[in-house]
Amino acid sequence: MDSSSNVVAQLRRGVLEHCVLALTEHEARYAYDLVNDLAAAGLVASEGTVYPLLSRLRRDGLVDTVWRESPSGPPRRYYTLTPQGRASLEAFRQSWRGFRESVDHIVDGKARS
Amino acid sequence: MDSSSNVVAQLRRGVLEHCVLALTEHEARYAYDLVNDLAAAGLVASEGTVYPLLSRLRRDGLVDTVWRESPSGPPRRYYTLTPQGRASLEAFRQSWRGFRESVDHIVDGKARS
DNA sequence: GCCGGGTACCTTGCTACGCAAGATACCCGG
DNA sequence: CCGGGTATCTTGCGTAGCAAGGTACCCGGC
Repeated sequence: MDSSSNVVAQLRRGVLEHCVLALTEHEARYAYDLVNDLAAAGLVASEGTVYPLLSRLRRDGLVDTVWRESPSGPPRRYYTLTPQGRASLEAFRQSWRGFRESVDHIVDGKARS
Repeated sequence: MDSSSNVVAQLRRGVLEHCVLALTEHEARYAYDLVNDLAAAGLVASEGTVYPLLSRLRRDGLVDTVWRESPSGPPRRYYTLTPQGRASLEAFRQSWRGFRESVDHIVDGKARS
């Protein structure tokens, strides 16, 4: 019943998900903007990935949203972390380190005790 | 046509795949054994993940296989890297570094210039 | 006036992955 | 002869990522 094992299991899946949470940690962000950041980092290919992801986060109560006017263009939906989202992000930070080190270890050929 | 971009795109998907390649780099391995290593590293949950993965690798010409007797139990199918598999692993090592740093950067809140 | 392109939202349909569960079979010891 | 460890592989489910398409706002150029 290692509570972190589930997180690790989802890690391969949910890296992107938690990157989004991290990006919204300190300020409200909107999707189009997030896509640009994630694309610049090479982590995402298209909007078709991010919008459904944000819907899931909202459905699961990890983010809240508000509509705001845009200075130029249609209104934007801004995303902010809920306490639950914050907790999830914190758990991810722990799991990510373990995951990263496992992959480093294996890929660098230091496995096989 | 950045040839590495495709690898990065598949990275979220294929971490496990390339971990398997890395594990077979220096010696022939069999699936049951690989599952144990990967499970110990927290990277995989069950055999149902690894066997189809190995089939894919074989189908795509990244590994070769041979059957060998087991000292105790049914015969084992051993996997070894092909030159193509070796190249794929090498490409992954590059991509993994970039990916890892992107995630680190975002998760540690150093994004948003 | 309208038309194209940037901004911004979201959905649909496809492919494929990870996993739990189950099937099969070898070998050994009790 | 039967259960458990070793070892292979398959089936079926849920769901993620992506390309592509759809809608609509706003602005500047023609």
